[in-house]
Amino acid sequence: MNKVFKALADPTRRRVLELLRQRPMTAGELSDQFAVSRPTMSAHFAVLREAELIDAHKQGVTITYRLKLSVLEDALLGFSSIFGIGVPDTGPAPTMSTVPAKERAP
Amino acid sequence: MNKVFKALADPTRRRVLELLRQRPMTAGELSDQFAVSRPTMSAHFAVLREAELIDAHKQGVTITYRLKLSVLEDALLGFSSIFGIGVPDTGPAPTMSTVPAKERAP
DNA sequence: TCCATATTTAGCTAATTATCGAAATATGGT
DNA sequence: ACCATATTTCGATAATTAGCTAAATATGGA
Repeated sequence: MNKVFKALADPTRRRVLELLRQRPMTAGELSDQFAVSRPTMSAHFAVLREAELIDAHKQGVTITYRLKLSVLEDALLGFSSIFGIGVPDTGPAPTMSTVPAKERAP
Repeated sequence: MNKVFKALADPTRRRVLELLRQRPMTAGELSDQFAVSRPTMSAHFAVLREAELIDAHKQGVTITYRLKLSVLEDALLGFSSIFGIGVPDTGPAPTMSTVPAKERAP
């Protein structure tokens, strides 16, 4: 949870997630959208991967990154629900530590 | 928007917001909940205020901080909507005025 | 095997951040 | 006027972060 919010604190990383929302993209494709060097982008990818907001798979020499929407969703909904944001106020107020990972349909 | 996410990146600040969800509290009251010095807490308050996530008003020698829920709400819902993360809109979203600081006598 | 390509790792610097103790400021009470 | 209290500001430091270039790694093709 903390790693997710840390990852979201940087606008470049938020934009990466936004791009990946449309479709999985390679590291190079993503890097082309930003005015920073590839090593810098690589570091951003590492932060997002560490937070499990994206995952990577290698096909030959390229690496394709994909958004793990469920992780983002869990963090945002979990945090929002603490404040009663966006959800009807049913039951006791959850805290950050008691908010369980949301069950996802298979 | 960026300032809000930067503010949310720190767990102490997230916890402050969570405490303020229940009721407005003074700087001292809030500081007592954490194992860091008062100057450090004061700096956290400044970051939250800069992001407009809280506001302050002074009564005598004490300063009471209050959550500005609508700002948090706008940021979270705004960002979530980019990803189509469904916050089921059942009825009006809660605002500051619907989450009173203190329960009034019926 | 050698070369080009995609990406990461290494090593560095500059900027930002979290933290502290000490001092300053503001207020209310005696 | 003086003192105690609540809080912030100041000044310093250590840790983290974002950024760079150069070098390393891995893969596929000629």
